[in-house]
Amino acid sequence: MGRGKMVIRRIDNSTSRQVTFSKRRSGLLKKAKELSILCDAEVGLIVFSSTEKLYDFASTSMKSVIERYTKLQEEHCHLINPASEIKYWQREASSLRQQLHCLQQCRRQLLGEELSGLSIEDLQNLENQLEKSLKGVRTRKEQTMSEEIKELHMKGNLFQQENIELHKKIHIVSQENAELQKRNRPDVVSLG
Amino acid sequence: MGRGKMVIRRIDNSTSRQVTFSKRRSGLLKKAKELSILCDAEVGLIVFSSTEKLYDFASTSMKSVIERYTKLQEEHCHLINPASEIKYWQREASSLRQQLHCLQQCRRQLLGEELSGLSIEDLQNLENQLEKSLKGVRTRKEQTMSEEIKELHMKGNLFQQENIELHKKIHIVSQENAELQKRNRPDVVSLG
DNA sequence: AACTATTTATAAGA
DNA sequence: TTCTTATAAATAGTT
Repeated sequence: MGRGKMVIRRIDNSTSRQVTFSKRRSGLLKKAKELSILCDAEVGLIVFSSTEKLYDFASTSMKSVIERYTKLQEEHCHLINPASEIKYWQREASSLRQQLHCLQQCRRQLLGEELSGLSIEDLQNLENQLEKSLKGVRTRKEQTMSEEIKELHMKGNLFQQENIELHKKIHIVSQENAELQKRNRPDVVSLG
Repeated sequence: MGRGKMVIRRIDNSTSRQVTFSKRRSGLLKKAKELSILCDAEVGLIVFSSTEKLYDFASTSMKSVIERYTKLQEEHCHLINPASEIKYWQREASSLRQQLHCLQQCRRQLLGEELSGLSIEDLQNLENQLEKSLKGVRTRKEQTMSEEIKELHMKGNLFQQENIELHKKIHIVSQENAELQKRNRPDVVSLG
C-alpha cells in the first residue's frame, strides 16, 4: 500500500527504515486496538525498535496478558522450577548456537570458502550477490575517497591562504627591520 | 477497508464478530511480522479470542520479548535467589547473541550493505576480499560445470553403447523371427 | 509532517 | 468456510 510494491525484507537505508518503522508501528498499534474492541479480544503487543526503544499496547494490561499467556504455556510444561528454567536456557543457547553455525557457514561462502555442496544455481546466486556487493563497496569507496579529496583541497587552500598572510607579515617585518637597521647604523658605528 | 465504513465498536452479531476476528487477526499477525522484518524490530504479539483461544507471533521468541519487556520495566530489580546456573546460561545466551550481532554486521558488509562508517582502508580490504570470493566462486562453478559436462558425456556414451548393443540384439531376434516364420508357414497353411 | 498514487486489507455478498 | 469484489484504509515515495 504505497507508491511501489514492497518486498518484505530488511530495509537497508537507515532513514527510510526509521520512517517506515514509525508509520507501520502506529498502524500496527491501531489495528491491535481495533481488533480488541471489535472482537472483544484480549490483545498485547510489544515492539522494540532497532534503536532499543519500547512501544506497546495492551487491551487490558500487559501484566494481565503476559500472565495469561505464561499460565497457558505452563499448563503444558511447568517452567516454574529452576530445573526447567535451566533447560530453557540450554535450549535457547542451543538455538542461538545453531543460528551462529548457519551464519558462519553463510559467511564462509561469502568469503569464497566451503563451496563444495553448492549447486550450480547456488554458485550463480552467490556470484551475483558478490558482484552486487563489490559494486556497492566500490561505489562507497569512491564516494569516501572523493569526500576526502575535497576535504584535503579545502585544508590545502586554507594553508595556502595562511601562507600568503605569513609571507606578507614576513615582508612587512623585514622591511621594518631594514628600516630600524638603517636608523641604528650611527649608534652601531659609535659603539665600534 | 471493505464495502462499508467501519465504526470501531464491539460487533454485536456473534458470527460476524468471529469472521472479523479471523480476518483481522491474520492481518495483524502478518503486519507484526512485516514490521519486524522490514524494520529490524523485536516484536511480540499475543491475542486471546473471546473464545479463550490463543494466537501469537514473536519475531525472536515470546520468552525473549517478555523478558526484555519485564527487564525494562523492572530496570534494576534483580530477581532474588537465582540459581547461579540460570545466570550462567543467561550470560551464555547474551554472549552468543553478541556474537550473532557481530556476525550479522559482518555478513551485511559482505552483502554490500551497511557500509557507512567504514574507512577507505576497510572498504579496500572488503573489496579485495569480495574479489577473492568471486574468483573462488567462479572457479568452483566452472569446475562443477565441467564435471557435470564430463559426467553427462559419460552417461551419453554409456547409453549410446547400450543402444548399439540393443540394436544388434533386435537385429538378431528379428532375423530369428523371420527364420521361424519361414519354417512355420506350412503349418499355418495346413491349419487354414 | 503533509500529500497522493498505489497497494493492501477487508466488509459484505455469493 | 472460502472466494470474489467493491471499497476503505494503509502506506511508499515524494515534496
